[in-house]
Amino acid sequence: MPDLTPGDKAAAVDSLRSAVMRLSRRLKHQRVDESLSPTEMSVLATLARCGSATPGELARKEHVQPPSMTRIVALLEAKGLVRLEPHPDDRRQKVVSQTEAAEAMLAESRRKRNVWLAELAGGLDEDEWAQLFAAAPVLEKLAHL
Amino acid sequence: MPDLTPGDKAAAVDSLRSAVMRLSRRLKHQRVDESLSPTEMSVLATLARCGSATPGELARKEHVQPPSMTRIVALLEAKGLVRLEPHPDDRRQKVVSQTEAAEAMLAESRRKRNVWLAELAGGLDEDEWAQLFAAAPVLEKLAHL
DNA sequence: TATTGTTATACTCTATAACTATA
DNA sequence: TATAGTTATAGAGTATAACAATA
Repeated sequence: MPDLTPGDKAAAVDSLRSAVMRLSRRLKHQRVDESLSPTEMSVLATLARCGSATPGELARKEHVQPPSMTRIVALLEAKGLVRLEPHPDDRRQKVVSQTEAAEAMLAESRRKRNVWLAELAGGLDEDEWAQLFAAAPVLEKLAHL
Repeated sequence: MPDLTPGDKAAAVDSLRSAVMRLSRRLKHQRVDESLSPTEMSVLATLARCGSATPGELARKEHVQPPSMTRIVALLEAKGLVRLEPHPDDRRQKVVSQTEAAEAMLAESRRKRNVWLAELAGGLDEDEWAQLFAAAPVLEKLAHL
């Protein structure tokens, strides 16, 4: 595999940008739980990975402003999916963690997602799946850079 | 490369979903032209590929509802980026096509995007770029399925 | 009667600015 | 004085419902 030229890279980013915007719009509709927005789902997934975090940390990780995260956390708390506790060392901060209900919901989401996955997989061959599989961590990294 | 298991595929989709949602949020902020929304850019890119299309066709391609496309096309027309003409065979329909200004704007966007690309590339190595390059067409296909 | 596109309206999500409490 | 989080408000983008014109 030769090195990619700047032109190749620009073309890849063009393609990526267009695909990401379209896919994100479709994901909004094909969400597995109608009562949860994509960002709410993403916050729960982050908490499942990290265990717990402060609202500020979550805002930085999800690339939203603090007031937006305040609202998202409040909605999740109202749905019984997260718990808020005082921070042990700093009384300004709070600690957000997922509830048992969130874990159960995520498990159910995963089951439902597999149904959508089966449909989607019908349109891709094994090579295409392999490429997607290989690129997923890179996309994750890109989203975090 | 052995065949991917259903579990591998589910994991890839989980990862993909999370990355796409985060990236789409960042792309909204790092847009190259402040006066154009991501969907407006996507419509122009579609017109650049397809030549011309009716509002209904554009709505289906972009996965938005017809009233939303009406608004988007009106905004693009007000900015002088698209032209609306009567449909030759059906007087209910209209034909949307890009103007010369849109072509110039897309060229300028591409130039600006390369700046952002250069920053982004700093965080990825050649292997990661190669994976992204290989996966971009698959993502495009996925977005269109 | 069905379809294309539009108008009017409301909703969801996010941002900015100003504020409170704590460090 | 700086930082974490909240409240209040506004804006962008999209959807649904009702409507007009044409097939």
